Amino acid sequence: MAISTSAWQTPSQNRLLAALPAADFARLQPHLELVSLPLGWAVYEAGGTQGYVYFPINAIVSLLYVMEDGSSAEIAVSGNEGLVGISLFMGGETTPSRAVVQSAGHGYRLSAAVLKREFERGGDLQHLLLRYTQALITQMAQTAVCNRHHALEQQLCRWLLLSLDRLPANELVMTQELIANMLGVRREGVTEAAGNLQKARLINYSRGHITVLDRPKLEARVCECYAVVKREYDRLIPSTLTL
Amino acid sequence: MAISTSAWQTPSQNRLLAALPAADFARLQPHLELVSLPLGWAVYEAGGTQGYVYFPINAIVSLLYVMEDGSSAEIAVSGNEGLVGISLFMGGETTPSRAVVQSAGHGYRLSAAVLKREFERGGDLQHLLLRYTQALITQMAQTAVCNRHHALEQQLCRWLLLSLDRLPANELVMTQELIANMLGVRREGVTEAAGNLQKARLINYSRGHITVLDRPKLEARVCECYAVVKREYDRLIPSTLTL
DNA sequence: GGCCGGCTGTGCGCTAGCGCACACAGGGCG
DNA sequence: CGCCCTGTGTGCGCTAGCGCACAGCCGGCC
Repeated sequence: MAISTSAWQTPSQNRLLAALPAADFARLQPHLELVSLPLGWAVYEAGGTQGYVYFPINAIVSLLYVMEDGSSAEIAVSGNEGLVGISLFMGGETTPSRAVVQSAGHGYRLSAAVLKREFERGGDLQHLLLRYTQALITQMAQTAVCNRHHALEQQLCRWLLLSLDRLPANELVMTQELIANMLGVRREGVTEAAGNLQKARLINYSRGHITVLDRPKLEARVCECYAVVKREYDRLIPSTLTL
Repeated sequence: MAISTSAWQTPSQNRLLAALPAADFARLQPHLELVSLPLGWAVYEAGGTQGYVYFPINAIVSLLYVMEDGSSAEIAVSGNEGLVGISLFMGGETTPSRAVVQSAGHGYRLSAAVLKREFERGGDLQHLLLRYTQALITQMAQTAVCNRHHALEQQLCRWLLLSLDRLPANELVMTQELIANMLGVRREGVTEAAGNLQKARLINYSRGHITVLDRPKLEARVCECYAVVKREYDRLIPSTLTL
């Protein structure tokens, strides 16, 4: 719980960086810069070009699409298991979505030029980034399915679990208003669903601080989407995280 | 309208194959086999391995996720603008989704081994496939957004337009029941929405045959999701289709 | 020509989630 | 200490879409 407060931070706290063979990592290391990812910061804007990719280590970044009328919906979430900015190596340079820091923390950034150069070498780094991208695709696909078929409470469970998997603690700092924006639902809907979870003693909610009390029960209540996504990440990304 | 009935079929009717530089295409050509894609055929199953990728030329293939309770939802659609089987070069080999032929036709298939070999060369072919993948990602993202926020009728319009863009004619052979399965909604809901479009003389519907009468008006009624996706495909994939 | 089966239209009652309005509560700051 | 601002709880009426049941209807096939 208190491990990461001001402890040292190393690139290997990111699952992708940790999974790189030593030689690849060595080439990257001199270019990795530790940066702070403050709450609400837009890592990139829809349609904008990015100078860097970011490898979060204890922050959460949401990919979301903002509609013409201003309402939004989360497409996927990234954290210490991945990176933010896949369009740089996918070749599109930009995407119609937006990436916003949703839980503050730190990450390592890498300039687009270095990333592309390394990606073009092919080999392990390229393969790893592409497998990560495929896992991200699965997450987006399940988001679509979940949005279509599952009840708000189940979606909230999925969202909580996905977020927690990307954080060192079992606490989340996030208002219901923000969660509602992410899920693309009403704030009151989140209040109600969270209230149910609280009554059932699965979580504790207080003015922007969510603590998960009973993770197993939470996993029992979530829809299948969570497991599908998690399984895909575990299958595609080696989890040699140094704990 | 009658052009493609039994006219010759060439790989260049697929936008990806058409966009390949001559040298790359020449290496692929001896391995391309024209195959028929019959209605309802599962190009691949969820979690199954695939021996081939498919480049449709006049068929439509839906990527969908089938839930534990049997209901389903479409994640994305592929046709002559792309290929079916990205997980082969993305490195995951399989995906949790299923690909089903939704409008019969033909396509060229390429063995997984050849595809991977060519992909690993890097260069134009790799870049093209990755840009296609990024466009597909955008489509999935918009599907998620659309599922969350837009009314059934708008989603139907989006679905019709996306499908038509991938077919040579302005007619679609598809029952309302099937469309409902794709969209993950009730059949009666599709009946109602399609009825409205028919009353407004935008389409004509008759026992599994949909004809679009007024495409501009259809485009006026669709939600923004369609345009976002189309723009991304046009931006990322050169459209040097030989017509 | 008549039957039958697949496709489409219609009419319920039901529920989840929306939009709005407002009441309450905790906690930081003067 | 009391104020205000941000976050949370609650109570409406409203609508889209669901689940179910059943009624037409076209077209093919015996």
